[in-house]
Amino acid sequence: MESSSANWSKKSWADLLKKSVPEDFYSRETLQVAKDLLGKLVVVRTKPTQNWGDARAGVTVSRIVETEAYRADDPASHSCRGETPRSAIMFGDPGKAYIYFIYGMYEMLNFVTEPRGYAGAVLIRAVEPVYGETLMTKRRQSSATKTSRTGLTNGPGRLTQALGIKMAHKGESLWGPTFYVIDDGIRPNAMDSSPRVGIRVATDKYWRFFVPGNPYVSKCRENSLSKPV
DNA sequence: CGTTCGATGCACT
DNA sequence: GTGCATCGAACGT
Repeated sequence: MESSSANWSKKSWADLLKKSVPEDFYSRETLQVAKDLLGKLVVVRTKPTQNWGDARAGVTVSRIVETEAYRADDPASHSCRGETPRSAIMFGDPGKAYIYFIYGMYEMLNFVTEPRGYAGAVLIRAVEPVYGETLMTKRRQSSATKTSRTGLTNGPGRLTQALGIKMAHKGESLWGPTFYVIDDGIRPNAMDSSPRVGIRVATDKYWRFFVPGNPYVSKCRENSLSKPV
């Protein structure tokens, strides 16, 4: 899959943002949404007031290369025991950002799926930078982890840091003003699946999806178990 | 670090 | 017995 930054950068922002995927994209079966999100662009626009100094606010664009599906009937999902204060958003309207904080360090970015009343979400596990790499590097440099180029965004905790995503963004819409998910017509040329990372249940479910060979896909044990979709 | 759950204790009826 | 508040431990997409 190519970055094709030349393709979109010639268009105005307005034209780009018009290509946001519609609500009925998210209002579907979570596994299908997780697969279809591969190749989509994520635009994130943060303001100086949102935790960052001026130097760390701004716009990034990146392409999704790795996702995981989490369903209501799924013991690995935060929604599996019904609604709690934290998981309530997964039962609500699709097309919103579900962000949670884990291990005392990492924000995780998810998109809410399924119609209202049915819980589901897709975890964004890795993206490929398309625009704003300098800004991403600035945000990542304060981290204890020194990064290679791919280390900018090749994992769920790293990409939220690089894109400036915080818990304060939980519940925000995927039609702005912070998040936009764009279909620019580019499709991955292949898709693999594997067990999901970091869970101890439902390990027989191949609900992690990624673009094989893409350097920004996270490196983990599960890669050796992957198979084509 | 934040969330959740089970154990515990207390008020109330 | 029921229900609610509080606490601590475990664990985490």
